Amino acid sequence: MLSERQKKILRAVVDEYIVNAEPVGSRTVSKREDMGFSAATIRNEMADLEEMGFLEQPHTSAGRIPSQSGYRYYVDHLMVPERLKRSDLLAIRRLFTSQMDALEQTIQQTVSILSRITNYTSIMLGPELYDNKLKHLQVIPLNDRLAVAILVTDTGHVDQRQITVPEGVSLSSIEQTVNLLNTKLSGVPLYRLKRTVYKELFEELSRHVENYEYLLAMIDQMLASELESRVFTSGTTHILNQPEFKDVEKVKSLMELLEETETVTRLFTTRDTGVQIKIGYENHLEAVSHCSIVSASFLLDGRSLGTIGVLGPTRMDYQKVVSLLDVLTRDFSKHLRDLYK
Amino acid sequence: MLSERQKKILRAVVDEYIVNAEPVGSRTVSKREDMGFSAATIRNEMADLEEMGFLEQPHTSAGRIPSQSGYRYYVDHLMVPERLKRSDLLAIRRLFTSQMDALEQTIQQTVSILSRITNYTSIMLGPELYDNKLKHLQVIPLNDRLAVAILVTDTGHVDQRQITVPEGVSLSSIEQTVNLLNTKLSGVPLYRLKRTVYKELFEELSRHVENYEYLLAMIDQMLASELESRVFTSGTTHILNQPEFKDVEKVKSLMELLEETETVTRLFTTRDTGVQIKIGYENHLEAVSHCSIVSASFLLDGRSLGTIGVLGPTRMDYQKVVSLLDVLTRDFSKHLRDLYK
DNA sequence: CTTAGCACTCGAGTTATCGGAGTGCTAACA
DNA sequence: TGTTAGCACTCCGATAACTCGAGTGCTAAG
Repeated sequence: MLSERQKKILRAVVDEYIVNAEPVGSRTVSKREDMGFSAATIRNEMADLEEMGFLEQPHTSAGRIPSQSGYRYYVDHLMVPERLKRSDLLAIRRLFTSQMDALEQTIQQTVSILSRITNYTSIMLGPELYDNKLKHLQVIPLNDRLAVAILVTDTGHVDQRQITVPEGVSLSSIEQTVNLLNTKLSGVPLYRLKRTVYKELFEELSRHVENYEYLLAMIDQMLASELESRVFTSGTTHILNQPEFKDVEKVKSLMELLEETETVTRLFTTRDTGVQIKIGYENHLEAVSHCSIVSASFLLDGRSLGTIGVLGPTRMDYQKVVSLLDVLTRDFSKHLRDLYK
Repeated sequence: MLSERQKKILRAVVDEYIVNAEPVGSRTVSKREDMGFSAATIRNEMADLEEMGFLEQPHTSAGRIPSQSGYRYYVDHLMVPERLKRSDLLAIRRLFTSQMDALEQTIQQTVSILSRITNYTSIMLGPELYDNKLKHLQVIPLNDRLAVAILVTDTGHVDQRQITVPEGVSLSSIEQTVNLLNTKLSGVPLYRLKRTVYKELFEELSRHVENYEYLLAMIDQMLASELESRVFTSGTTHILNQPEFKDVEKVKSLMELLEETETVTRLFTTRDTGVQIKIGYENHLEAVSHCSIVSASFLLDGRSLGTIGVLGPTRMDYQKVVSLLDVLTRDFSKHLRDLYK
């Protein structure tokens, strides 16, 4: 257990280091407002804090920097979510009150504003579609062998796929069948679509079309791409401003990581509600061992629909990011509610 | 006019520098196969080549590196497009002979393979849609006030947009009108769509719907987004491997540039047919003053539909990139032809 | 328990040193 | 006249030596 003074000092060190990215010395700390102890006292305490593992020294006779546990303690017990700037708050509100755009556009704007305010790379996963309900299914022929299949969900998401009709199948028969599917499947959630088709429509279908397997495969494919996670990114270049990324190698490994959808999804997905913070090695990945990821889910009816988050150096402005994400997920959840109800 | 020997030497210097990224000395050149002159002779010639502006010295008593004009001369007169590796050629062929995917997917794969083979960042613009013909227009209502508008072209491109129906307009009237538009406008090229609507359908429309301006505006919006240039990128991180980008600042300015669709479009667009090479300052942009851009258009019926290109350091493997782009644009053009005819 | 004082440490930044690759020039040679 | 060997010279880049100062830990006094 830390004494009040130790907390105060740890807090000061982290705050200072977040701003300046340089080891913090005892003198610097002692000079802060309402600190009220001499450098020597601070030094003793700092030595203790180091022994406890909250601070570390890059080398003897340098100041201290927070260790990973130091950040963890700070994040768990010391920091106070920052009051957002009016202008930032306004910009966010405007995002969601402006005339409703297509969802994808709103998402892109959201991610973009988040990265602009924080100056970190920001990422959004989802929103997940798999309990969206089918609204409309349609095949539009382009020529004898080519057609476009379109799927619309009740939330207005559209997926399309070009299909080549194999020899021996007529486009008209496919159209016919799709029309049937369209009326029968309307309102069925996507995740149940496949099952419904197989179980309830199998018989009927085999009466209607000579080559129904083909159709089923097509629907399968569309669903697969529909349900796979979608990643939106913004502000990738911001990390280049951080002094911890003056080394090109680090930049490279991070950039490469950001291009792997799957890894990004894994890193950012959060099970809990509320803002989640993962610091350094807590991410279990070498490339982000000097990064922190702050993320939060947005909800619809208490269900997590997707995640929005920020990637930055462990020396991150947690106070700002946390309150920002808090507001953003709230507003985005509300936006989704407005949009779909 | 350069003597044969000078050409041979310039060629050797460029070739060597492209591989090693280090100033090339006279000894190195003289030791190359079928050079057959002593270092001293080479030195004299190199001094001349420098005077003519084709080579430069980073400092006295270092080897020579090609100047921008050096590269220009090399590209215009010296290089011999390289025979592609069988495996690369095969990979490309497979791209286009595999079962036809949606165009967007093929594009992404094309760009991706280009960057993988070259190890440079590669980019594709287009394909332009504006002489695509309208195939299908449809509005799918989601609820009382929200709907999705879908536009399909004869090439299978799908654009969709969520629309909010304003007070005082009924969704059914909009659907009705869109049906009318759908039959009347089918087969009209996109770039003539607007004019056609205004000129030929104005009267008819105003009879059918109380609030047709709204619809027109919607179509306008869709077209706008339809016609704006589309940029596909791959292998952004490859530039990080180039020694000329060990400095983070350069990386940053380039990355930021790559995020500006408009600039990228401007840089890569080529008027001419065939492969175009722009070296360093020929791009008229500080951020790419140490880069070369090699790009080529792909054609349908002799018309340029889009561009595919590569961004790398001026010290680029032009011989490889040029022949690669040559094959790629040919094959892609052919693919488009197959797809749409 | 706190703090002033002080010797000590160590890295960052600067300057000095050194080796070697590469040049330009000269003179000899074909 | 063109080519080449030889050689003195240049200059970069890597390495070592040096200095400076911020910051520490320890001690002893308040």
